[in-house]
Amino acid sequence: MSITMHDVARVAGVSIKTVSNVINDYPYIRAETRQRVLDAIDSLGYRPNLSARGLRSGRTGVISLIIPDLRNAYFAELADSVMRAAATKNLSVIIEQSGDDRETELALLRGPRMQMVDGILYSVLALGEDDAHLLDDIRTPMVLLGERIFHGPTDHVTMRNTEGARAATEHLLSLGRRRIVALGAHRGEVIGSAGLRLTGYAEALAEAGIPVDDALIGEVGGWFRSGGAQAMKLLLDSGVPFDGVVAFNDSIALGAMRILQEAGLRIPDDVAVIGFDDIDETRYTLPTLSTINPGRDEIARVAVDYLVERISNPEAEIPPREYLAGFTVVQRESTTIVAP
Amino acid sequence: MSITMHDVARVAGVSIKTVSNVINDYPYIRAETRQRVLDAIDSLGYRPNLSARGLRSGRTGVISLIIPDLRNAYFAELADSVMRAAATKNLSVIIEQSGDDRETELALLRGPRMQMVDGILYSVLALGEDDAHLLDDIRTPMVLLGERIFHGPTDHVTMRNTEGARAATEHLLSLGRRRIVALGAHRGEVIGSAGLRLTGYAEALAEAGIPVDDALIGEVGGWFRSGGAQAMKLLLDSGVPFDGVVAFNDSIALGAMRILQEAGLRIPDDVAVIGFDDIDETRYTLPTLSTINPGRDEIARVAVDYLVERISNPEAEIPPREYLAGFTVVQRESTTIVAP
DNA sequence: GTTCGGCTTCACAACGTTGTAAAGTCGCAG
DNA sequence: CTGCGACTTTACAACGTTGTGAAGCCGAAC
Repeated sequence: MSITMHDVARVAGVSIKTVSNVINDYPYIRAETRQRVLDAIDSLGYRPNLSARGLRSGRTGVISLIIPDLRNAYFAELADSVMRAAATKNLSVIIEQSGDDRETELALLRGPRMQMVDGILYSVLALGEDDAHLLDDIRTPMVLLGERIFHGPTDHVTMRNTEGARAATEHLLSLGRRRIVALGAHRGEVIGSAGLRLTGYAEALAEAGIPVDDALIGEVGGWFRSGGAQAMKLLLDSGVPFDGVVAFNDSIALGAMRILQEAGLRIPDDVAVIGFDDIDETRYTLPTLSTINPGRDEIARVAVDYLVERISNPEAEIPPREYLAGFTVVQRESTTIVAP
Repeated sequence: MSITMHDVARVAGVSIKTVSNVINDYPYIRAETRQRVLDAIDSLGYRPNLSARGLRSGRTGVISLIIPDLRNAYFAELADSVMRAAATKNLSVIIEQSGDDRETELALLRGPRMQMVDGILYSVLALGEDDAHLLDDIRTPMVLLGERIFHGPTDHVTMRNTEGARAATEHLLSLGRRRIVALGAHRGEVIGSAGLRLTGYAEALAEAGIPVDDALIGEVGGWFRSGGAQAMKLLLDSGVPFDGVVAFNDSIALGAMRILQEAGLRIPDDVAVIGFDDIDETRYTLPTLSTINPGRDEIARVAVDYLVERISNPEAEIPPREYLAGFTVVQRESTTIVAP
């Protein structure tokens, strides 16, 4: 039914191994033979069976990207970056959504699907330090994205969370803001993104000699618009005064901005707002949103590079690596005071 | 190195075929034997080699979703819906980005990757009617999403573009708006989404006895925020008066809203705006954006169902099917006049 | 007590590819 | 003209799974 190497070999008048050699760029082939094979491939429309190749060679050319949810703009853009980086290495990407759910993450990691991929890019969310041992028996090369929750034998690529949040906070301080809200905290969390960013926020305040006011720290469970909106509502209702907001991601910032504007507060005049992630839409909101660009392309590129390295040298006992991408403060209207 | 059926068979004291039978739920197995095999699988941590299974059975359990760009919220949400629908059928999804580029779309369709998937969900953008023959020799089951550009042997699942645009326009008309802008037209296009939506817009105006004014039709190349912003700028500069905007997708609408607000126009008081697609963020903008919900989940579900049907009955010559999902008008603040 | 049919298990041969190792060809140095 | 090495091609055996078909077992029907 389907066209195989045997067909090509027959048409070209060579053995199947020669066809295989041509396809795999084996150097010692007569130019004329190579051409005959290529012609046969063309005229028959032959395409290699990747299952067979995968079976024989142990490589499928597919990597898996595990993220919580594609509807979250940050992860959609991350997926985009990863796919572009993977494309340059001739890899396809299977995206799996964990929904930020512990059981789902575990099921994905241990499921048979992981058997079919050469490597895993795993954006950890729901698993914690205590679960590190669960990854021990996973033999597929893996690179963790986002916060290092495990200290396993895997590479780890992420952004400078603490420094980024610190820079964001310093940016607001430089505008003269002193009552700065942190939006997106997770009560009790220290080692995840929320914890690290909160640390950066506190560091910046400390350096400026401003005490951290618990009333200015807004919890947001899921980092979506709705969470930002809800937290901001609570804050406004509480009556606590503030003149700046550091949101731990852009979605939270946008949700909060919406509530601020509804309440008649001007951005940035009354409240300056800065987000995190530099997702595309921050360029088009009103006002446009200042944010921290976390170096997503760089993260994706390095992560794929690390993975490819481990995939192509399965023997080489490469020690776990850590890579921290650079970030930049992107100033837009939400923190730019226009002289009247 | 890796654990195979042979290992399981040895531990369980049965033949590999029996192990295979257990895994594939073959009914005639003694309960005690089945249990012994399951125990062996468990204790060894055996997971089937999907490449081998794919080679032997011709099925990989993976489908491919070809979309232009994941950074576009509509497609990210579509991908999410497709992945959820696929998960219920135990299928993994490889996402390929075509970048709305003809050559890339062709390369993807003909590339070796397509050899490895059981089916293709193809969101056509760059290929046109004239390219229909290019799909003739693609044997993999395929379902087209979005506008039917080909009249090939494939199924086709889409929304009611014309009716949706018509309903959106009628919605603005019902608010008493008479000078309604259409944003997102593609000059000369008739059969794509842009053409169909423009037709719906024109139909609604005709029914209301309003002539179509060319000056109110805004071209937008790529349907992104930037395009909507740019087109709206041109429109404002032209000085043409208008009191409503039907944008052909939400991104365009949001870009346009941003420019309208910058220009000091109130939404919806001065200009009512309605979009298309009901992407998540329309719920959190200021004002929230009225839009057409295109039934994305329904589209994804039906598309995957069609694909699965064709995958599981490769012989059955199922005639090409057409499915039009239902849509709803979602009224939000951008078209809701609040009594003063 | 023989036959039949349902249950249970298994040996064997694929699926399409690539790694191994070896056989052949050829030109050139010895 | 022999031997050597570089080039060129090939046969064969995997890789791990499932489809085919057949064998063995057992109780029920004749």
